Amino acid sequence: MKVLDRKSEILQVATNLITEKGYNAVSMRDLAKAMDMKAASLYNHITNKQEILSTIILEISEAFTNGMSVISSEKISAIEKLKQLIGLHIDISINYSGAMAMMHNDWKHLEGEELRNFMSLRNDYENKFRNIIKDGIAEGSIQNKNIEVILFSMLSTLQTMYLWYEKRGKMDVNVLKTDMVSVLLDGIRIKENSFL
Amino acid sequence: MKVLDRKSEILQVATNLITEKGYNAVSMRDLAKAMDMKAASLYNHITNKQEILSTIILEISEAFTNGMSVISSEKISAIEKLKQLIGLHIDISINYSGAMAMMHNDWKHLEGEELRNFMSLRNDYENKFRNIIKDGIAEGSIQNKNIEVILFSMLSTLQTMYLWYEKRGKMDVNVLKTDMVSVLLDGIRIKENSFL
DNA sequence: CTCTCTGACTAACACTCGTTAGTTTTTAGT
DNA sequence: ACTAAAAACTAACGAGTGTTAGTCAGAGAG
Repeated sequence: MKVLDRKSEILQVATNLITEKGYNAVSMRDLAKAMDMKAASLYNHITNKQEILSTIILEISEAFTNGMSVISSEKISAIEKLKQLIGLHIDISINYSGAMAMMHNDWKHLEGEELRNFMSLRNDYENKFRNIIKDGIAEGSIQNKNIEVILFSMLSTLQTMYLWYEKRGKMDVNVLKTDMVSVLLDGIRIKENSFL
Repeated sequence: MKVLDRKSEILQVATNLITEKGYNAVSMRDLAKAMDMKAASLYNHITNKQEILSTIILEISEAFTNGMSVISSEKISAIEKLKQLIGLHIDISINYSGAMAMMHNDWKHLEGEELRNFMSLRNDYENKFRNIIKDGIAEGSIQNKNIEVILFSMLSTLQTMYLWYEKRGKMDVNVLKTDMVSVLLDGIRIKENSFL
């Protein structure tokens, strides 16, 4: 009974190395050494180095695409959709932080069709996110500020959470979700006389 | 009358290339070709490839360090300090977007003393930022949420602004500042019955 | 026990990398 | 115009790159 086949094992180890040093700085010999084998042997399991990159990045991209697909078609308010998106990002960031790092740092090194594929997924994702915000503005539940500022202030926070979450004492996931929703939706400032 | 000496010119072209492809993916021969010269000739102006990376990253790091030093010692409220920090990030991101990208993506490839130096500057910066937030909570002007969530939701938005600002139609800087302050400090949600 | 795959190995190819040495051309000051 | 410095050049080095070809050991199936 195999717990993890050899290829998945290679992808896992590669994810760790690439997360730490970046795609170009990890050679096939580095990866082989970490797997305790010789570089040539890796090619019994993968066809080339690019495959490592594209497999990992496209897999996590699809996780976001699928999550977004479910959330955006639900019959709930824009605010409720944003809350669910925050939850989606938190869940994925915590469970696949290495792949998150690779998607964030190394997507540039994708090539050809896979690069186009990734950029298309990312574009769709951003557009659906943007549309939810637009709906919220139309509904009157979201401030009518520049939409790109709203979109990317949320997105950049969500997309770089993997960077600090692990290092800051692994806070409870539910506390993280509540505080994240609160900070992203209602900001950080206490208005003076807000109770008057 | 030299407008820009040769070394600065090389650093400028290198910044553009590295911003686009990443430090490891830009070879000295690539850089030389973009400068319309041969790789060996670059060494009349710089001592090695690392120097390019460290010069650019440490220069912009110091810009942030200096800005933070001024702002954090002013006799103004925490909220006012945060507003000024947002302005600082916007100004630097707009004027040095390439260096911002390098600091964000390629600091890992710094080595030895320069790596330690950078990490120390970054640490100091984060600590001062965190202390301003703590002051705000103590003052009663900032929500008492998890401080790391507050800190990094602001920081990650500010640090990745260079990624989208240029591509999204170069909005007016003053509008950007106002909307950014509004979104980061007061969030995006309109509270129902907030006027009652 | 034998056969067949799977997955490891060694060796090597064709390049590319950062960098140095030595030389020649171009530029600027007197 | 002459000279000295600055900045370009050619050629090459040793190390490292992704990848392929060919081989061999061992495990599971009949």
